[in-house]
Amino acid sequence: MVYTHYMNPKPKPGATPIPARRLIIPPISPAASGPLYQQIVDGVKREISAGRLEPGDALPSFRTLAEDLLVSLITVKRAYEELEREGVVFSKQGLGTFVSDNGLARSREMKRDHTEALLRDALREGEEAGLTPNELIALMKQLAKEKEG
Amino acid sequence: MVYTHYMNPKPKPGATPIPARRLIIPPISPAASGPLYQQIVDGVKREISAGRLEPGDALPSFRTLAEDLLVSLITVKRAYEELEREGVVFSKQGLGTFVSDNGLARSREMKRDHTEALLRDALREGEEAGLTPNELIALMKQLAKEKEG
DNA sequence: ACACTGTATATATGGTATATACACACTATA
DNA sequence: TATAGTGTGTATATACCATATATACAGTGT
Repeated sequence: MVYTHYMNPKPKPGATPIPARRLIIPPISPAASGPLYQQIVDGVKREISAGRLEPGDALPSFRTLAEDLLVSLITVKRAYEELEREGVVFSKQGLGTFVSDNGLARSREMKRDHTEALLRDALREGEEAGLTPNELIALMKQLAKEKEG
Repeated sequence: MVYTHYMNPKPKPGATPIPARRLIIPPISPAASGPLYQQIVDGVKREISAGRLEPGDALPSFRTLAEDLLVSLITVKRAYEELEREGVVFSKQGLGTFVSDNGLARSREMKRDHTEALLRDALREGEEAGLTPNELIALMKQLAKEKEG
């Protein structure tokens, strides 16, 4: 696990310094499947979906996250650009990058769509492997149980 | 759909010419997800899993398949190499490429493993989307039903 | 010799990741 | 109220690797 932190963008004047929250982004690795920037995109979406990053919150700066994840600044930029295209975050030069108002909804919608796509793929692939839909559902229940325990 | 054909490698002498069987390989497209050679790999595995290609059968030649799919000979070669690494087929220079004895078993095993991996991904992604395992199973049943009808 | 098979080398293109230099926004302070 | 400083995001040029290709080469059977 790699832990990164970020500060709120505009601390109220006079208020005690806002303690750095922790943004958990899972193991970023060139060995893992998918490009580095995509792993960052997915990680940020997960933090938002889980509610650990709320609309209006600042994401870590390009440089901070790049240092923490041991990747280049450009790679973080690319990830944030992708998130911006998807309407999950927005960037302001000189200020930072922030979660959009509808960032939570978008993240969850996209994850739900992705889930459905994965299930469709599994149905097709399972059928080609000679498994019936019922066998597939049974397999899924088993995997779910394993995950719980 | 793109249809390709192949001839049996060694027609019995004097026998009537063996009618070309049809090897159905699904739409190979640069637009589809995944590299062209991977789409060919998956297509061949599906033909084998479905029993339309049996152990000992000859696959289409590099050039034949390349022409039919409108890709280069090298791309077909790469796909066949991948299949050979996986033990699904084997190639003999000057002769052709053939389905291995255990090609059917291997294809199905790999597809089954892939199916399981997809289900695991769906479970994780669904959880992050805020879906419970039960909701996921219900979604899966629904998708299966849609696929039937 | 011929017509088929697979093989090998060199090349082009695009995606991914990088280093370096640039531009904007806030803030402390002279 | 200027202005230097330190943080932010931005843009350009470069390196590397995966993917796909054209062309020429080598083996097999008739």
